[in-house]
Amino acid sequence: MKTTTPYHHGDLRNALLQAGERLLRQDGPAELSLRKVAREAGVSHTAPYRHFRNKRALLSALAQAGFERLADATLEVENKYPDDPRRQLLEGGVAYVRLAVRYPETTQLMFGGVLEIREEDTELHEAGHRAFEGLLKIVSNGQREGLYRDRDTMELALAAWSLVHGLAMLVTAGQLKDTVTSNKEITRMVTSLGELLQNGMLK
Amino acid sequence: MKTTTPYHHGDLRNALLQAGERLLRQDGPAELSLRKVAREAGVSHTAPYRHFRNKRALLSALAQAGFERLADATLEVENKYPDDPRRQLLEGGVAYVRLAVRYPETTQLMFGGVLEIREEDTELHEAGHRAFEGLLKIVSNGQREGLYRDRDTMELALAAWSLVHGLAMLVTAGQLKDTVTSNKEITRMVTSLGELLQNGMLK
DNA sequence: ACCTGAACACCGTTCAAGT
DNA sequence: ACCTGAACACCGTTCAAGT
Repeated sequence: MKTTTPYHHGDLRNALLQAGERLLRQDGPAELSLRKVAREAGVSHTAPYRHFRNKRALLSALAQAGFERLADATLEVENKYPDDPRRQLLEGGVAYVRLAVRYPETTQLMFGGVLEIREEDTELHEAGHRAFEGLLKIVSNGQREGLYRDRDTMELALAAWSLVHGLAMLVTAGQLKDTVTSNKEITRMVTSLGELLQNGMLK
Repeated sequence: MKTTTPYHHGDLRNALLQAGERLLRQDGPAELSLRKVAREAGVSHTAPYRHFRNKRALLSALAQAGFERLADATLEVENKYPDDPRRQLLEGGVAYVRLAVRYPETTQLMFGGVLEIREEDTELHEAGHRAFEGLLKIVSNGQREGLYRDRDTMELALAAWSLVHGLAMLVTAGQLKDTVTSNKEITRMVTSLGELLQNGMLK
């Protein structure tokens, strides 16, 4: 059952993060308890305090991992379609929602208000910043090619981000269960909404 | 300090909801405790169970109030601009984000994953449904006038909802503190993003 | 009907102590 | 350095009891 892995070797921090991810998936962000995480990792309930100042710090590290996945995905998409900023934005959106659907509890942790994001969590903040900068780059790639109407980069980026983020949050909150169900349908929906934002809803 | 209001008269339920709203604003959705709510209302910590099956039921009622505010706002906007569905959609979006900014903790409770939305909470579900139907009506008003491109009503509505919802969630999560600050700026931003969705980002 | 106090199992955090 | 067990103040929920 419980292999006596030598956590004393310094990988307890990682073991705790892994256990945290597992419990986050299982119980959701509101139910996750530090004591359960410790139990799952096979240590006493005070051991985590050697590696995290408090429960908040553990949650913050889990959220950070989520932001890093987001930043990586953005970079990847940019590299995959080097001369097609329109495709970059569309595929970036798809990746964003896919990640949210794959890690709904982490998404809720990142954006849902369970964990208050503070300036002091520099690493968390930086990971988030990196993801946003990837998006800004993709938008300014498009601007350089004269793709978009004459607008502030920030505003164009925020439009794309809001659209995709809104869909992601609605899906993870289970608000769209009647409308959008399968994974395939979600991808189709992001693509379709992306097209609407690019060409407009009006006739 | 504590006026001996006769809660025995049947308004304890309301007093608890009020105390809940107050503590929700003060401490955020994650920190709200049933015992604190009871204390704030001046009753023993077991008294709430006379009116709510459990803590979840209280939170659900608070979220429901939020959905009702949303549904009301949507209806109001529709009546205010009876023959201008384009304006209805734009002002509806502004109202949506305004409500989110005004009640950030309630918004997080409604959509953030602290409270798992279940089918069984029929009243909560209905309030949410009513809000969404208001949006659908506004979109189909526009379709009747031939305003929009030929698309599924649901898809057009979801595009508008996602855009506005995403912005609202980003603002309430404090993710846009560097970019969008004042209340006035938020209104300007919604309007601007709404225009982008209507006419498209592309040249 | 409406409310209480004791009780239980849980939680986050601190601290003195052990290797 | 790294981990533990006892302790404290809190929590959600149940239950017998009081008016």
